[in-house]
Amino acid sequence: MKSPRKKLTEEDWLAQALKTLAAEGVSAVRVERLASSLGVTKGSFYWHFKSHGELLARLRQYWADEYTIRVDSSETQSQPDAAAMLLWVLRRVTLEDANRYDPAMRAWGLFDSLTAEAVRRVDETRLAYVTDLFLRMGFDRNEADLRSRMSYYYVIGESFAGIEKTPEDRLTFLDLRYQRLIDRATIR
Amino acid sequence: MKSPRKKLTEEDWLAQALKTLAAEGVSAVRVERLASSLGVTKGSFYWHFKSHGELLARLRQYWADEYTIRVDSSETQSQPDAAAMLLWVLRRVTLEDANRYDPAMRAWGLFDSLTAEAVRRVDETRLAYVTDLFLRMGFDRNEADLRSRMSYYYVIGESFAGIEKTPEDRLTFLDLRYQRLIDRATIR
DNA sequence: GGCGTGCCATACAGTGCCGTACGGATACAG
DNA sequence: CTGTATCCGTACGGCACTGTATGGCACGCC
Repeated sequence: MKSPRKKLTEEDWLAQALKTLAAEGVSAVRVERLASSLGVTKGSFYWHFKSHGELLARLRQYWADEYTIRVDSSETQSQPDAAAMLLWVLRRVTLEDANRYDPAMRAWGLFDSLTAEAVRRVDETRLAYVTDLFLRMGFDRNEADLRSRMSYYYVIGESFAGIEKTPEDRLTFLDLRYQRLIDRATIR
Repeated sequence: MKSPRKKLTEEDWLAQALKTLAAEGVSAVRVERLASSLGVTKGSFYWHFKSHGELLARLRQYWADEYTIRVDSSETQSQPDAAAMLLWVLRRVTLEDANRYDPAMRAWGLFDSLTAEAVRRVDETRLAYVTDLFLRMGFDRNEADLRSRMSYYYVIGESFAGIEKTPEDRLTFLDLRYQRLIDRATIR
């Protein structure tokens, strides 16, 4: 990575760390590699960060801040009702390549309790949002819990096991899946 | 790990490696750590294996052999019909703590193409099995594909994001989910 | 124009790990 | 008893990485 020879900020390091995390996993997020990628030496790193551990701690927070709040962005409010919002959100997370960060964080969180806690909180926030959509569709608490999990866990599973499928395939399946998720033929 | 002071076999190393992989990730599967866990030194390791890379290659195969074939075990054949088999399989993978190996393999496979390929083949085999169950229930190809993915991806997602839930909770949700999966009220 | 402060380079110590070379022990065959 | 194959210990070289110490350079401020 050629450097524009500009002074680096803490966020430059975090962005590069997140990029490396997504591409090669947390084991590749190392001081000297990031420095090399940014065109500097680790002398720079240890001025911005106290230690390697502090970088990882900031990285967890950096990801959580970046990818939790945005779910409730203004665009979702433009949808007519809860069902349309659900479809909009599902389409978004199905296509969005930016959620390539999610699997990397989950892989990291499998063996790092602090990361697991960060991921857990993000999942809780997102799941609560989707559950609320189903509640607003008129489903009761149990149904909303079930269906939001059926919505969310599928996305996670697909991100790990559905890599071979093209975005078009995923969208086709999504429409069918959406019909099953909002269907109320067999309730009660 | 106390050693029974018995000579080690290649499988002893693989078992310990898989155990370590599941507990701490592939970055903890290292020659000297495994040796220490087994109560020997790495002099032993390099007699059984050519290199660290060969251990990882064998480990991938070891996992694939262990956890793909068993899906088609004799017990499933004792179920009366395809729907009962599905429920039986879902209950099994929901409770089985042994599929703690799966997330570790997926986390590894995210950044290792050889492992990704091994996991992909296992997924393909399992998914084909579940799809066949839905076909035998009378669903057409599209429906069977959709519903098998809804079955399988949920399990994967739950293994990453549903850790906080107790086995009882998971079983309760499973029964409800099972009803949705085999329901045919809205088809055609 | 001197000067301090922010940002980075360089050099070095320390550690964990891989891989190799070789030597030692144990069991078993003849 | 002697030799041989199997299995493991020990010692060493080399590398990649963390963290520290210290020096240098540019820029803004009076």
